[in-house]
Amino acid sequence: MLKEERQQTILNEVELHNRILLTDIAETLDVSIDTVRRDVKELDADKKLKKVHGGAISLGFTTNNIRNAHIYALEEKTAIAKKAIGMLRNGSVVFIDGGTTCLELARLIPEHLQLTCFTISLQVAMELSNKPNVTTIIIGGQITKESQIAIGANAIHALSEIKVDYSFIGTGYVDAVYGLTEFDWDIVQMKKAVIKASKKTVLLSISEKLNSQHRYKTCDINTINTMITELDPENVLLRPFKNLDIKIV
Amino acid sequence: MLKEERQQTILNEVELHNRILLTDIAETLDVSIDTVRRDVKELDADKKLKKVHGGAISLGFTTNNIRNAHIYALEEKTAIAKKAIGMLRNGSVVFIDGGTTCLELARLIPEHLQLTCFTISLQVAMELSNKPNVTTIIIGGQITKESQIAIGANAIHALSEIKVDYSFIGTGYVDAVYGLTEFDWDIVQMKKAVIKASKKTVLLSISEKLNSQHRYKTCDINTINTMITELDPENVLLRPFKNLDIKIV
DNA sequence: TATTAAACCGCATAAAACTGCAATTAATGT
DNA sequence: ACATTAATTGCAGTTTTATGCGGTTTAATA
Repeated sequence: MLKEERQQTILNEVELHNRILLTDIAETLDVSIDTVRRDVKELDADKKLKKVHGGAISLGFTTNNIRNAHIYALEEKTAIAKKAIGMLRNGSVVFIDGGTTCLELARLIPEHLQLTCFTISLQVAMELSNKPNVTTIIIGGQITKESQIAIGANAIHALSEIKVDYSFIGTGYVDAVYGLTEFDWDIVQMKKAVIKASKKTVLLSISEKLNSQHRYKTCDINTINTMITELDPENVLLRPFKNLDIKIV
Repeated sequence: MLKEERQQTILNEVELHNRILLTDIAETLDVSIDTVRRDVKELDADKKLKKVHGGAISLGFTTNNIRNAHIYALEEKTAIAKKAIGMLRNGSVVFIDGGTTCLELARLIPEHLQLTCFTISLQVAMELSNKPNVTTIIIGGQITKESQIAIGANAIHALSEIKVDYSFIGTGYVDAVYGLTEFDWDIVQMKKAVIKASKKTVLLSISEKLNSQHRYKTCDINTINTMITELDPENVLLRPFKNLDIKIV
């Protein structure tokens, strides 16, 4: 691997995660820690990032909100969120799922857009409540400790009484054959209820999750009406999904 | 975790709460108190915050006038919250209202305490979900933009189906004669529903709110079972409440 | 004034950064 | 194609930094 490629990779990682550890980078790039150190030193001299003890942080780190700092693959998720926002119209009634991609979607909703948003995520609800023209409704239920979303029979019942134009959902794993799958049984039940409660379902997924599966199944892939990734629709990774009845953005 | 991340987290906490305790930060960040002290010292040297005995305060907090400082009245609210926590037992099922005093209560719940907590506040729910032994349930409903709590017919209906041991509620205004009053009609409806849903109602109120009233009435003063203020029970301000059937802490 | 909690100080330890050097690889000239 | 030179990389040893801990001093509080 060329030095320049390596440095570019380091830069990308920093931009993506807002921070990196030298030890992590050395491992993923399979070079010695000293090499990474020298690379980071150069990049720091070129004002491309800020070198700190033990790692490096992006230049905008201190000005950015910390909440952005720990989102993995922020760039990709922002790209996805922007595409999703293009689907929204004044007066739309939508559901927004939990997860960082959907959180990013909530954040990027423009001020002028008039929406009614349902959600099960505390964080998404908080973001939405800052938007002057968005009516936010949270679905009640027991809050999970990991992802801070409402789950349980009560939440599912509440969802059974609504019908939104679009639901924007994330998933743990997605595969053209196995469909949408999750690690967690409760989450699957919630997502099923969400899909039932929506006229059209939009899946937001970074390419990393494509062609992977896990234990519990949410739905078949053709239950999804639109799939949004950060990739170009012609990308080879999306080929397995091409001949299905899904719009790929 | 990188030092810079840690310091950024500290800064965010300070901005959020206006004031932090070094012990709290040390615990949440899982580092020694000395490390936090050194971090805060550096941040103070960089004029990012002001270091005080036992913690740090945001720069804006000191430059703001007394009125602003008083709005938060963190000292008082912390004192109230601590008294309220004394009422909690393992296995208690409680409701926690919105507002800064109740938020403080949620924050100060000790790690070991096993509770089931209902709330209508996004912020309270978020705090609670960080507690390992607390089961958090959020009541669904439309989120208000100012206080980020769930309101509406749906929320009221959800409350009508539960009965908690204690509800800890705040109020806009409280008076021995006029009872609990609010500026906002919707809030009154919510509080009424909360009181109905609880075996015992505990009012948390800083002394500033004593002997004041407003347009809409939540309930009579003797509907409240316990009133907690930061004052000593013998304080002259509490005299009007003395001969009523209320426990004053 | 006594008591408690926080701040401070110095030290020990572990991790990271630096240094010089040898080995390897890439680039260049003949 | 081959030799020479320059650049890059990894390694061992050293220096620096970050962090936690015990003991002491100082500040807050009752």
